[in-house]
Amino acid sequence: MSVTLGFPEPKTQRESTRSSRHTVEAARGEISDSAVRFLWEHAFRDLTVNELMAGTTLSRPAFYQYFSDLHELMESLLGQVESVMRATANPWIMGEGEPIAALRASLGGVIQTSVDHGPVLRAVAEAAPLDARLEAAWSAFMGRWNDAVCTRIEAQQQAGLIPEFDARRMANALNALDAAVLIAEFGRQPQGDPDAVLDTLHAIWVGVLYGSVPKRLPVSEVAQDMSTADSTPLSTRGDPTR
Amino acid sequence: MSVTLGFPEPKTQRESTRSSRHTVEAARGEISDSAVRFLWEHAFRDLTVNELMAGTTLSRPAFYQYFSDLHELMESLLGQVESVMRATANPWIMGEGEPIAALRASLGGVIQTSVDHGPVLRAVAEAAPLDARLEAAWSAFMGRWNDAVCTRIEAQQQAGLIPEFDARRMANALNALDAAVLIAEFGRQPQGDPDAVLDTLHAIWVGVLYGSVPKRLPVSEVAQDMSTADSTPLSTRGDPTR
DNA sequence: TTGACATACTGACGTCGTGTCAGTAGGCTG
DNA sequence: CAGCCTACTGACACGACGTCAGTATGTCAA
Repeated sequence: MSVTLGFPEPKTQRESTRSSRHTVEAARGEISDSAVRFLWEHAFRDLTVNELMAGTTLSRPAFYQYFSDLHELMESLLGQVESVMRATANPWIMGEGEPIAALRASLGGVIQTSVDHGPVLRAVAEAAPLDARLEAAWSAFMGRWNDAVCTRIEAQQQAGLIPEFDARRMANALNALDAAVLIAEFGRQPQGDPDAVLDTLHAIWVGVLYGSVPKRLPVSEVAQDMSTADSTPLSTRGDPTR
Repeated sequence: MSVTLGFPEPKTQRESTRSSRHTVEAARGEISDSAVRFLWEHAFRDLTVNELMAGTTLSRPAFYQYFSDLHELMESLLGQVESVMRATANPWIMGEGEPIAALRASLGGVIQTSVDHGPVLRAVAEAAPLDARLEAAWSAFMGRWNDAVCTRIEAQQQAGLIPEFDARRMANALNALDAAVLIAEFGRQPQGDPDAVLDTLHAIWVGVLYGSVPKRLPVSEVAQDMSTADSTPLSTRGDPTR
């Protein structure tokens, strides 16, 4: 009905086994697409199973064959976004190159992911408090970021690059900051300005961790080509003409 | 039934006018108390009008005489917390005394308010995305903080105390950080450690705004007696034995 | 081709929470 | 005590959810 793009039901039936109308894979994909499309245009509070399935070839009860409820669907979407986002944050997390430039590259990557999938992240963040299981998933998601950042901070503290504060708590705070800013800036249309957000977040991280403002550093060395960031869309983007 | 403390229905009927059972004031107060009590023990997602009114002497439909829905109730609670919180943030906001010490005092005040009313703040933050009106109220609440902080930053930028970055965006980011951290730390029981949170937030604000870590400053001058902070409870605290 | 099985799928139902309204009861006024 | 006013409630309709028995559709065996 309103499928806008991409894979027109390959129907490969990889193992030639049972499958009458949809592959489980395909059905979940179609439902996910509908959800993503919806969330680019509306808030999570307006997403009902009715509305969601109206955007697919299936009817409402079919939804419950693939997801136990809307929250589990959101959990699935979160997982997809996370895998994309993690990859883009590697430079600083992995300690590649000069720290302040690597930090800027990582923040840029995370920002790019937010530009591509902001509404999904926003929806997950909004839905999380409504369901214990999704809340745990969101908490775990943030926890993995906290662990990674905390590890990096501690490593650089030992190297004398970062002052001696409570690394765990600082990591939590900085990640919470990122999440709040990114969701506010890119969680709904019209989205904010990625470059301005990058400057702000970079200034904060650098100011806190390295005790200086980034502008004191050679810009030429800090600037990174953001177009190299992975911007593979999670799913079909919402049709703006809808 | 379970009212634990304070004003036992003064029944002053200030103007001796109409009032059969409750003053409007008293009824709204009783309902608010029940909500606050509930939110100290449970998440907003578990708060229903049924549950809420079971904690009062009234029945469910009576709720709708005093509030249009749960979201309006939350908006009312937010207003009460805001007035308390604003007062405690005065030192740095108003530019009283040495900036870094004033900042610590203001952060301390905000933290104290969060300790006293964290669950209410958490509930409002969680409920905001579910209702357009409450979302606007929350947004306005954060906006007033942003305005105040932004003004202060710009003033100190002109005085050469703070580097030249986008003040508005930075204020938004720092306030979003505070909100996220405070709600995470004090929004549910068991609450976090106020002193550790103060250290962390202070380190971030100082690192970002004044380009240094607070420990470089004389501690004796920074330390402030937190017991002077206004800790008047918003309402009856939840009974821990419940 | 046909029968028979497996399963993707759906119409219809029961449940729960919401918001409303007509009607009642409790207190005030003259 | 008559009358009124309004705080208050029982009962209803609505909407969304989650489920289940039953149907439709595709696959395999003979």
